[in-house]
Amino acid sequence: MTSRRPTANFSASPHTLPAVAPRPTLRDVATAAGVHPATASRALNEATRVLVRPATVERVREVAAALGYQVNPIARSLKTSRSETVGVLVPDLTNPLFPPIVRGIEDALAEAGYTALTANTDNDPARTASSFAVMQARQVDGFIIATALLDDPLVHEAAQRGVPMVLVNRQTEHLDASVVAGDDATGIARTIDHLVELGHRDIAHVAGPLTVSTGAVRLRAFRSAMQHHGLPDDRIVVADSYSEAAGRTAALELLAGQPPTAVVAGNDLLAIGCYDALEESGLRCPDDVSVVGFNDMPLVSRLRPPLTSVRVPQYELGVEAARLLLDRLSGRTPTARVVLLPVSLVVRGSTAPPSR
Amino acid sequence: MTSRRPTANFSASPHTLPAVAPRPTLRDVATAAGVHPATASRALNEATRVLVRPATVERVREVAAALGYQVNPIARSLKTSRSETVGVLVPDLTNPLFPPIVRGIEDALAEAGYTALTANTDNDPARTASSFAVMQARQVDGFIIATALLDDPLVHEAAQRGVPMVLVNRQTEHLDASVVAGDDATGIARTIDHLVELGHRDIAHVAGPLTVSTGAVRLRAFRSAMQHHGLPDDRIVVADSYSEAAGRTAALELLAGQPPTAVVAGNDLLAIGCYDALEESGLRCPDDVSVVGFNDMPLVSRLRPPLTSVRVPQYELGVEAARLLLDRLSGRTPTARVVLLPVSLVVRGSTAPPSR
DNA sequence: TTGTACGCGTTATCAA
DNA sequence: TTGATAACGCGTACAA
Repeated sequence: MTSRRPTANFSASPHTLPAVAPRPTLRDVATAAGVHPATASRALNEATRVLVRPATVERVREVAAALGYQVNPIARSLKTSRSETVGVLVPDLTNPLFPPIVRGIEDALAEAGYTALTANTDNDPARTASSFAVMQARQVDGFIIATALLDDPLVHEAAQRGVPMVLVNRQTEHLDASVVAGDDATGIARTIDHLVELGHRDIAHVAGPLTVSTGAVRLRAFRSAMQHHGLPDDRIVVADSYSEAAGRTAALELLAGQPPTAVVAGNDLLAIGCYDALEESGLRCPDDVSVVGFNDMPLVSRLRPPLTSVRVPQYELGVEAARLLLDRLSGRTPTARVVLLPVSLVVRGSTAPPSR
Repeated sequence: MTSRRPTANFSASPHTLPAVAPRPTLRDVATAAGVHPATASRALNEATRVLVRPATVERVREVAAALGYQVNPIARSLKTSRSETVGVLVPDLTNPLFPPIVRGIEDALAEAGYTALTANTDNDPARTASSFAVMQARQVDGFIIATALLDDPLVHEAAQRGVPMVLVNRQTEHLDASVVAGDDATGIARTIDHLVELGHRDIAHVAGPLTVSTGAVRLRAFRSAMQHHGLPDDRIVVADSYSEAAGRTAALELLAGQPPTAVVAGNDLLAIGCYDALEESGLRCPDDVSVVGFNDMPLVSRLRPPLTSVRVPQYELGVEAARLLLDRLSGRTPTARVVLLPVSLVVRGSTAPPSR
């Protein structure tokens, strides 16, 4: 492994496994085309092609194709200090919210010849920082970050340093990076509209953790939507985490007193926790209490009752984030901006007119 | 962007954004430590450290730490023609089966300093081939492939060429690459045991597509388990795809005649399709027909009835696949092998004694 | 135990 | 329009 392959490849013993065919290099192409490597490089490169005589370009390209030449991105990166690679930081790929986003990112990046490096941070600052460092060492051209807590120092610091970066699904308070997210506020507003239309007036909110931007944004949106309808906006319990257990705990607290006729949950898992709490309290959904989730994750349409939820265009979120970053990397649109994608309320069996 | 930063960094105008701090290079470390770059390289490299006087090692490491030096993986790759990078090919990250696997892979790789490059193939040979090529161009050291159709020419060809490769969750017929999978056959056997124990004798199988190895393996296992119990093994319908719709169609076909008392589905989505078909046929689960799924995907415990399913240790599958590949890359265990991880039957409400 | 010298494959710059 | 040359940052035979 330390010595290079012998020049005479065919001299290998017949018992030796066939050596991996050595990839032709730019030199090989140049030699075969009878030009200097620099010329071959220019001929093969989109941007510098204009500098080369068309006939030469043609010849070089033909030879390259014939030899099956592909540029070595490693060597190119060393020279250009760009890698056509993007770091993607996600809390946990296992959380159903993220796979569609990541898929959108990867599809959009691939279309532009870029590759994603993804890492799971578990929302742990140490892991985040270390992944970030590793990716920077690998010369990623930029980052797409879905993990920003409400005030992530890492994000600030990097953004300040001018590291190209796009935030997905979560926001920071200081706007120093572009952000792509679902229009949560409108989603909550439509939810409240729907419930009010059904006749609900006593509506509660099981909020997600406020350290996460979605938790804070949705809570604020709940308050403002309720006020808009002239309804009390103070039936609120904040869950510890986005989990079924936390949702159950929060909902039980809510149901200890006079139960509301409808509960707006911070996300689908919290909504499922509400289902549990209702069942334990001997209440039925939607007969006694309506429940609405957020994110419309897979299989929630299969629950009993099927969960009414706000659908977020996750795949498109990813695509848009990648596009924004690619724009930034290509030098266009250097200023940060916020893109909110429209969400939609999917009405199913968990919401009905109040019985009281 | 084409010109390099001036040597005198501080000469930049005050209005210029602070330049990204230039990463210190091995030279910088060597100079600061008063040694030759080669010595610094040896001191910093695990394998060559023994060649350097301990005191020197110490000094170099301290200086490196002080300067915040990190090796440039690009330059290293160019030299070593390894990239500490692994290509991961997955059909669709959006399919709940795969995120845990990918997460396992990434965690295990990260522990060894490796990074994953993932791509979605949608089981499209063209996309697969192109992703494969792109990754090879990026000098990945090996592949973890979760997409192998039963007889994927790409896999064969690459394996023959000696490309390090591990297959996850699916198998090929010719064993020229290592394979990590759940022990599906035992899972099916335990399922049949469970149903027989409940008193079922008329058990049918809604098989997944036979072009995919899991479909074929589980079907074979079904047959053999039924034979083992001396029961008829010919109540079988093959679904077109692993989807709810295909499951429904297949199950309807099954229910057209005398319905079985239990259905073993090729995976959870097919099982959900069976739920649909039963409901349409006016049959109840588990009262009239028991149903068992496979994979135990998220939220199936929340269905009505909660689905009995075979749990596959997906995360561990990923971890094991990564370990196998890393072993291979480090030169150990060059021979291909098959690792089957134990699965477990999770009994829930969709199985009960037969009423007939 | 350390230094010397070179090359991995590419592209930027300068000269012709 | 093309060629010559150097350099990106590192690892490693070889020499000392």
